[in-house]
Amino acid sequence: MTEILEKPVPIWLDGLNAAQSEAVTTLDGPLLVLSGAGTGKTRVLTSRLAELVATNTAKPWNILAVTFTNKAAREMKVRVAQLVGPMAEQVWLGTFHALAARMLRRHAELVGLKSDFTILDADDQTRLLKQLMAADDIDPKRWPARMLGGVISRWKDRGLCAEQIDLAEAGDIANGRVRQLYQSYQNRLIALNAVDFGDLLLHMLTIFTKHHDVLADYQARITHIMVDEYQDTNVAQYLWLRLLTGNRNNLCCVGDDDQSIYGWRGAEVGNILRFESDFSGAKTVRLEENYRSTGHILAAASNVISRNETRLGKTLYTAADNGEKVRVNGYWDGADEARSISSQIESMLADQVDLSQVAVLVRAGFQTREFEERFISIGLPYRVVGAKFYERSEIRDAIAYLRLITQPADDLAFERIINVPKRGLGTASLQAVHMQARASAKPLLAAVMDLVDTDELRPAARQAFSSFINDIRRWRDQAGKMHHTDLARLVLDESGYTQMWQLDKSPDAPGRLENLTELVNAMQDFDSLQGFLEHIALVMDGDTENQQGEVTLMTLHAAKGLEFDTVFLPGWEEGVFPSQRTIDESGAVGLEEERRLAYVGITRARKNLFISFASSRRIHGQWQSAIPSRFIQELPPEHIIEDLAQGMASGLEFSRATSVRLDVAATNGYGPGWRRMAARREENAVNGWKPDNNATDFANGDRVFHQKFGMGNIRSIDGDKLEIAFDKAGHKKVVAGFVSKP
DNA sequence: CGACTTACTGTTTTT
DNA sequence: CAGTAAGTCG
Repeated sequence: MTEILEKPVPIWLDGLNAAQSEAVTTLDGPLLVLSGAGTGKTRVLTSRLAELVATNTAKPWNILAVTFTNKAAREMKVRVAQLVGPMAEQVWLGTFHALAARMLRRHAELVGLKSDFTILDADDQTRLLKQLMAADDIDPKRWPARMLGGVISRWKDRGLCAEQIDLAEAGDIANGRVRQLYQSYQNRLIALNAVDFGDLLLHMLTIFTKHHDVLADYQARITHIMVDEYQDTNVAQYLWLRLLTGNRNNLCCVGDDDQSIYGWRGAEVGNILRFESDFSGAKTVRLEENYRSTGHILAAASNVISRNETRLGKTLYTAADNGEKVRVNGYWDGADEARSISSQIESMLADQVDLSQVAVLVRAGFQTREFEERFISIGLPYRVVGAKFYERSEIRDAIAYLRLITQPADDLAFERIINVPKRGLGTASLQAVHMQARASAKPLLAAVMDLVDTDELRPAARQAFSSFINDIRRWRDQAGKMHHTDLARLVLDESGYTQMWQLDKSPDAPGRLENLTELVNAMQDFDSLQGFLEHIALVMDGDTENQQGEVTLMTLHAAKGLEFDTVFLPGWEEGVFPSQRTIDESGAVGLEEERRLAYVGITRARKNLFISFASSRRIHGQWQSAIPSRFIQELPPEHIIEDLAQGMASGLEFSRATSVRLDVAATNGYGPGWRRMAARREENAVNGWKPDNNATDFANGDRVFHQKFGMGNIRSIDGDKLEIAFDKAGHKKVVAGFVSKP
């Protein structure tokens, strides 16, 4: 404190702009910080936390700081520690789920759990539901377990328990039996002493509303709350925050409605849009000065996002130069696009550009493959973000062994590994175990222990089970005596799991063995097996460190919060991006979310931005032609260059192709001209408008014009592809949209 | 019981 | 196309 009096401006306030400074020094009452992309959000968040502590407005242990990702939590922890020292350790800082888990462990018995409950992930959840559906006779073909799991999770996101589900709302999902399924799923979880991600918050809501003393205790302890990425909060998280805030209302939420891209996962943009009316006397601070991107890039982003209706509205500006214009390239097909982008990156390498400052951002995970193949073939170093380490089957198997050792009642772990590696135990033997378990109301492992002393089982199965439980007993015994990394090695070895992969001839077997080694290494960072298991349940991010000299390849979703000097945004085609499925499912609302995704993508770039599309692309093995994304037309012309040199499709061809196609649509009764189209686009999207891509306007022998190849005669028509004999360029296969009748 | 074959079905996924 | 999931045969 004395240090602060001596120095007029403490380091965390130094160099803040007016808006940032206002956000940092407004310590009491509800505060909404609307922070556009690249406006120094993390800086504000950490500085404000430091300010709270330094001014003694709150003790570190009176502050709750919530993030969504472990990465954000970690970063904040480090930066706050730099500002205020070891006191940072005392702050309640973590993800929603980690903090809720911490609280729930303390009060688990209030909802019928034990404090050492297991946290299930989506995969466990699906497997559990499958079992319950089989018992309930719900057709898994008509109603996939994954989908029903999604339905239940969305309810949990909204803070709804099974009893609270409106039967009308459940509708005919699973023949009107979802609510019942939700209920039995919940019962099963309690019996397993397990929770899923949604439960972490939902159980806390139950506890807070039913046990006022518990809530009062937290309210007394926590005087100030800060929330990062508020636009991504769901209803349950909102309620949780509201209850904890109490009537103190010292709640500071930081977020950007324009970057809300998780609506499909239950996030409620409404939370941020409603903040001012939700919390009376709320103050709103807008951070609008962007420190990341050049003028052209920022202008492109602003223009695109301005088309959204539902937004609070911000105007980003920058003191930086305009920089390079945004490049928009058109390509023949996906391979062409990948080839061109790869060689552009390759040439950057020659200019000593650090490839870790280059990213290719795609709409969906499968789109990375085309680039990977190309990168491999030209030897360009890259890394794909998203292949989740802890979701790989070998890792999950290994963890299941450890889970079963620490949690004998973990039936899901038991089922996962009972016959992995093969122990000759099939459906018949397992059915007997299940029957015994149900009859005696014991976990599967305990049921096996009962059965091996009887003659219920075939001798072979009896033998296999018997040796399995002996292994488990022995390992559990060892668990207390040896370091958990040694235990893991021992278990993998003695179970025959390692050997199983060593004997496996498939090409990915060596990689899996490597992953297992990596898993054991990762365990060293934890002081107990328990701690490690908690970590993998909640901290699903593997090694995200950006190595020097590697191009980053990832989805737009995964890129949120990151920045790169150079960004490539390929695949900007109708149906791909914006995704047809989102539009079909969520109409205009979905389209706005897609547009926010475009905004997120554009604003990842610091200096160079390349947006591209291909006129035909193979999707699910089927060639499909596409028109450029509507988002391309939303880019301000004065800030972009339609690059003639890069692609086979020139800028002229691009506009020609677009207008040809839109005219085709117009003749189908969708209104003339693309400007009017733009006005109708949302509506059309909702109605499932699809561009007419067939070559129906053409016939064999037609005289046609192509921008690049000139005049020619159509030789044959294959769907949307035309084979044309050009006067000068010879025989070529082209896409119908790129030619016109003269 | 397990290896093999055939049919189906495809986003995004902070925890 | 490619990965999975269920179905069939030895």
